[in-house]
Amino acid sequence: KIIQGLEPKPARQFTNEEPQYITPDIYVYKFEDEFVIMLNDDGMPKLRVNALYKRAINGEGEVSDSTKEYIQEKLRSATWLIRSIHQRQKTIFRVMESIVRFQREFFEKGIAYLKPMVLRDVAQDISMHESTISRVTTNKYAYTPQGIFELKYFFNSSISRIHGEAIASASVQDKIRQIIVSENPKKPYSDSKISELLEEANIDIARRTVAKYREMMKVLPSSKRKQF
DNA sequence: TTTTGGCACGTTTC
DNA sequence: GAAACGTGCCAAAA
Repeated sequence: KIIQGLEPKPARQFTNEEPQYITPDIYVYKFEDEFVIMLNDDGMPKLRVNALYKRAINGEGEVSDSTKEYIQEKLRSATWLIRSIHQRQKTIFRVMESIVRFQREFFEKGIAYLKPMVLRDVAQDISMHESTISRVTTNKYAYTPQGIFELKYFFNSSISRIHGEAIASASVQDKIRQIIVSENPKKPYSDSKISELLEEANIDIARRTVAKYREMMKVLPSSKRKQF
């Protein structure tokens, strides 16, 4: 019973950094007060069509008309494919552009300034379907001045309201983390105490939700954090 | 008793 | 239509 509670990898708690071996698909840099977006096309070979085929259809005999027609059609589908890929790149770019517009403060100041944002906000902003945004934002990572984040992360946020202004749930989680880090190890805060503290900071959140966040962040219950 | 976690319900988001 | 989320209720731990 005790053994189950032990940590099989003792160093785990020291490396809560995001793994850095993921290569971002998008880079966001700050350049002269503006954020610029660059798509990473590493491993994306330039696509073009072998000139031999183009020559084949433009006269110069040797090939039958039916063959020409066949090649012509394949050529059409090839250019269509290339166009689609460019279109896709453009979509990713526009989505990122929109995210930066909404979350500008986050990019400048950090997690505490993340705003609540849902797929619909971006979808409306660049007039595309939510499902498109959803597919574009999953499994894609952006390198930002604040670190590397999955695009999904900028949305995760939903309700959790202060009196007056809304706040992103990720920001709340960050605040909880800060509270716990700075607590007195001899008497850790209970979930309800944290809830009260947050209320004083103008964040209205149920005790049960604090518990859920804590769990999600892999933070042990207060009693288990107690030290002597 | 106090603190935490399971279940479920209504709403929001996907 | 399905999944995720915040939250209330109540029982399980401590």
